Amino acid sequence: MKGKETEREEARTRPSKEARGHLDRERVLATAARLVKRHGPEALTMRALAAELGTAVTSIYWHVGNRESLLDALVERTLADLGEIRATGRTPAQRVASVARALRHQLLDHPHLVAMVHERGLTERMFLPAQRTLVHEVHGAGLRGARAADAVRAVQVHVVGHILVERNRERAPQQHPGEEELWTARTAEEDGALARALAGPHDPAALFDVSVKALVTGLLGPAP
Amino acid sequence: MKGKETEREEARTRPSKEARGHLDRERVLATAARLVKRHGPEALTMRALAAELGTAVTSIYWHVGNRESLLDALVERTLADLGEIRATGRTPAQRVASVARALRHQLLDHPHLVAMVHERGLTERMFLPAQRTLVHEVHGAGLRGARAADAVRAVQVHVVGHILVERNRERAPQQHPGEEELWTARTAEEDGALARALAGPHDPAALFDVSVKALVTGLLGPAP
DNA sequence: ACCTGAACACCGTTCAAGT
DNA sequence: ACCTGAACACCGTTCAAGT
Repeated sequence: MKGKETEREEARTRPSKEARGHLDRERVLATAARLVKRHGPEALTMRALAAELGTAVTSIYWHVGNRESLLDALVERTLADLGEIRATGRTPAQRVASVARALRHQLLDHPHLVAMVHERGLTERMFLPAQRTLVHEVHGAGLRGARAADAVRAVQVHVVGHILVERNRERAPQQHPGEEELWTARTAEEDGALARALAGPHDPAALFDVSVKALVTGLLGPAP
Repeated sequence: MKGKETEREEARTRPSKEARGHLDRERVLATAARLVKRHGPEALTMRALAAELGTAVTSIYWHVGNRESLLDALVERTLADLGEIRATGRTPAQRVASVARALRHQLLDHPHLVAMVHERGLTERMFLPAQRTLVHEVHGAGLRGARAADAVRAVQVHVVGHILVERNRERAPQQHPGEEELWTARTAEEDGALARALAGPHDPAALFDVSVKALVTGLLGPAP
């Protein structure tokens, strides 16, 4: 169901709480990754990590420097594990859109990654692998030079932007006034269906689909 | 050069450091806003704020509750001050795109606002005023019902997403390998112009323009 | 080479005590 | 009604001292 867990297994077989044995960079990173995965990056305090490792807080510093570089290493590792993006579909527009969708799903699989990457200013770097695929597909669509570069970057920004907003929405508190109470047929210029759509629940996947199709259509369409 | 500073002036005429006098919610908020504007929200500690106000740290709590609700109030106030968005241009596509651009500029004028709103999950609320304008313009373009709602939301997400990514890029450290060293004619499938464009400096405004035009074209174009 | 506890300089927040 | 300092429970980090 998760795929490619190879040597991660051995770490999980021995009991985690009291697993002291010897401490090394690998064990620190693995344990930290587990904590982040379960409770989010803000829950990763040096003291909590030390408790989980069964060592003194200060021992961690010897292996990973400090908290900041520990998180850097975690992000680095996750990025390296992401795996390639492949395009599917027949038409150029379909193929470009498929890359965007694949990218989105990859990031949704790592709930905390986007925020951590964002905070570290690594957003660009995160997309370098996918950029090559995008370049290829945009070429396949017949775009060249600066216009091709614009298309690649536009799709990139669109995907990250969408995910950032989407994750944000999930944890957003109920707002007053929110879309629900704001939009009635009267406020929506008598367009009842629009009012219902704006007041109703969000479907991020559907919205992503619509907007990415529109964007790609516009990008690959006739030059201005 | 900055516009609309009315009663803000009086606060600046008296010396800020030692301005004690009586403390009230208004003065706490104003001083906090000044600190955030100058050094960012992370620099707003209760102790620093107390020092600036010339009071004990704990006095602040009586007026604003705690740090979190203080920041909430600041965000609230800034949002309320934003002012309306008006569309310009002749064609429907131009008018919708102009709303997106106006929104972007409004947010760029408040460097810390987007991040603060993002952290608080208020992204949606931030856009409620602009939503009405968007609904009107999308109607003007002939869209109705669910399709109109999709268009409105797609533009919204696009603008915030773009700004989040853009602000992120500004503070991003130099990356290795970055786009500069990755893209040569050889890696770019012999498209030298594309390689130069991807390796060269970013122009966020231009990219925003291109992508928003493409998105709007796609959204207002013939239904799928 | 690795691990430790004590100590430091920060946080936000609570609370009893003042006026 | 408002302001205060002392105290608490957290942080990340440094460092001299241990083995």
